[in-house]
Amino acid sequence: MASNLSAAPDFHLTIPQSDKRRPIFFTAPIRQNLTKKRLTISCNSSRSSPKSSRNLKESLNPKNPSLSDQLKPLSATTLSTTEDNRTHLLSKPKSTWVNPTKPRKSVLSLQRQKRSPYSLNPIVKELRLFAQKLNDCDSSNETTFLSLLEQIPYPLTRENALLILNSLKPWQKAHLFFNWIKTQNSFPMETIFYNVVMKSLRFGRQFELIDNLANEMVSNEIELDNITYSTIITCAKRCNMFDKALEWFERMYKTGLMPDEVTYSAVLDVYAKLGKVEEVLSLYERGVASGWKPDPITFSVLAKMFGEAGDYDGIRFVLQEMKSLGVQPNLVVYNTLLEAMGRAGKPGLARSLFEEMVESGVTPNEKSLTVLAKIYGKARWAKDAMELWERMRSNDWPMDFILFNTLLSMCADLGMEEEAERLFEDMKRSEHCRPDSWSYTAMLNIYGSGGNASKAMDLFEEMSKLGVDINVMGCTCLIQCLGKSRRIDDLVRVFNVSIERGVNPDDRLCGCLLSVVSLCEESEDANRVLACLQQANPRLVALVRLIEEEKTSYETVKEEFRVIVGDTAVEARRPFCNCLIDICRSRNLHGRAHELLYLGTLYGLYPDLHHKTADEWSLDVRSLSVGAAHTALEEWMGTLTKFVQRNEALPEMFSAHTGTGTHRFSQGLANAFAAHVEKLSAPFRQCEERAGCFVATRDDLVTWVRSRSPSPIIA
DNA sequence: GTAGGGTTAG
Repeated sequence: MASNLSAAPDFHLTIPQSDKRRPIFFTAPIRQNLTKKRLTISCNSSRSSPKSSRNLKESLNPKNPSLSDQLKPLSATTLSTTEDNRTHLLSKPKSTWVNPTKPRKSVLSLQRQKRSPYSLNPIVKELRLFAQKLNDCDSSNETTFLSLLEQIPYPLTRENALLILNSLKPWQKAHLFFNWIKTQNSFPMETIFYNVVMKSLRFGRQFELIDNLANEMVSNEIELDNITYSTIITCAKRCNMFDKALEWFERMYKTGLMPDEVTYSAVLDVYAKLGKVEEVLSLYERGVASGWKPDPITFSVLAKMFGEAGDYDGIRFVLQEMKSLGVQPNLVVYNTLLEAMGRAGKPGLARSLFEEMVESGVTPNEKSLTVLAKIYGKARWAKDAMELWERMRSNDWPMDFILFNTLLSMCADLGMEEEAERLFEDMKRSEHCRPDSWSYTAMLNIYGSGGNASKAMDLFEEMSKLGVDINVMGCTCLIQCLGKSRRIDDLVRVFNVSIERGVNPDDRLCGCLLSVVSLCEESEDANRVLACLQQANPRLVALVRLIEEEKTSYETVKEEFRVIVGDTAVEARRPFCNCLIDICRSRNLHGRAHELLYLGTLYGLYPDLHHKTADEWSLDVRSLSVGAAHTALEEWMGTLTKFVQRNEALPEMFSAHTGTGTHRFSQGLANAFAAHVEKLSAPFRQCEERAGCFVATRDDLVTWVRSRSPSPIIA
């Protein structure tokens, strides 16, 4: 074992023994694991594929272990207790102690690959014109293109060919031209030609062609350099072929070529996109330990990764690292961090970071403002949203289509109707940002949630006139609004027209129709809405008919309910159940309503309804409809009554959470709850300290139960 | 888009 160890190649990814900067990686068990793994890899390395065995370099370096194999022990052992280690890594102060007798092994080249100098070409202008002519020709006709090539006005030198190759788009033309140069045999094909055409192919996401070209380079012994590898890797990444990206990175290591910082950060992004946070951190650490000073692009990759994970500690780590390494965030890093803060649920910190960005002299662009508008809308920070809006106007910050639409959505979230109307008019007047179906959807959302059915219908007519397609969300908003205003004629028409125009009703739209059914007082209206629903979800209509029929057994309802819930999108399951309960209550089928609440609980639709501690039992009805909340309260009171009657131990305090109904869509629950409690004379009072919360003491509740309950109570 | 890496919408 010992002799094997010493014989093992001193590969550049070997963990530096002296580095104390991130102690978690350098404990003895990890090192042993790494070493064991390396031996395994050395034994298996003769198992090379037929293709790679043709590659001299690769087969001559069988002892180079692969990168991911070296990472495996880290993720499989130390990193399996990830939480502890992560905390450790993200919070441990750095030590700069370095053992001078054991120099660090490098995992990347600190020198970025130099580009070969481009010789100045005196006929650039004419060649560009020629390339333009090629770009303009009918791209579907290969023969035309190839015959045009014969008219090249200058000799096909290396420089001339490169210039044209660089100017050709789309990728099909660059690829044709590349293949044509090869047939001309005017000069040897160098790496740069492959690199240029690969970049073009990457725009077309043609990974297979790139993969083939790369293998062709290997076969023809044309050197693959860092530019080649980074292009291959990023193309695979953009095609979501992450395994291929890592495969090529490993092939690079096996040939003994060191990645430079561009390739290295591209691979960091591959691991980041795979959600392999530990591997990214491990690579990052090793890079830094090799003396690499990561640039803003690397930090953007890290920030994006932590943002995706909603990992606030990770975001702090990125900020800390940049500070301690003296890297000033640029616009992209700020934008990525802003979005990450939003995802981590930190709107306040996003706001501070935005101020810091502006103060540091970085002018926000469309993306920064889009991200921030989204955050303020989601957080319902109307005041900040308004201020942002004013600043955008007064500073003349840039606007684009996405920003317009995001601002409209933000207005919809915050009920900012007038501002939305101004924006919408701005869009209509603009040249490049005319309202599209997304913009109309936001406006339908605003008018719909504000109960302005007439304006919403006007928009719908306008869309028909202008030929803007209505989408399923716009249709849902409009139908919800028309239902609340009981404009059933319009509702039916909107539904039918939308279906004709290709809207594919989803479960949310069905839920919306079902909620309208629960609102209909006239059975004729309900039947017309059900006829719409019949087109979209006949089985749901059948369930409504079943539950309305008193003689339907509980078992039958249960089975049908189970099947429907299983077939429904997760986000629409609870709304379905809420509406069904509401329908029962509006038809005085209270027993059925209780059955449905029970079934909803059984199938996990109300996971947080009850909460118990030693001191307090609470009922959280915030995600319930009014009818479902009534039912849940009745159920709870029934249970508590039994407890009181049996003299069982009860906590000091009881609370019911309705929420404050600040959101325009969810008004009324607190009011309805208060009215219901009053009707029952139940001792629940609105809690002053906790908004949207009703509380009752044990003593009051017991007194109340006893006063209502004639059944024998054991004192 | 002028040989390679990172950011924007229910």
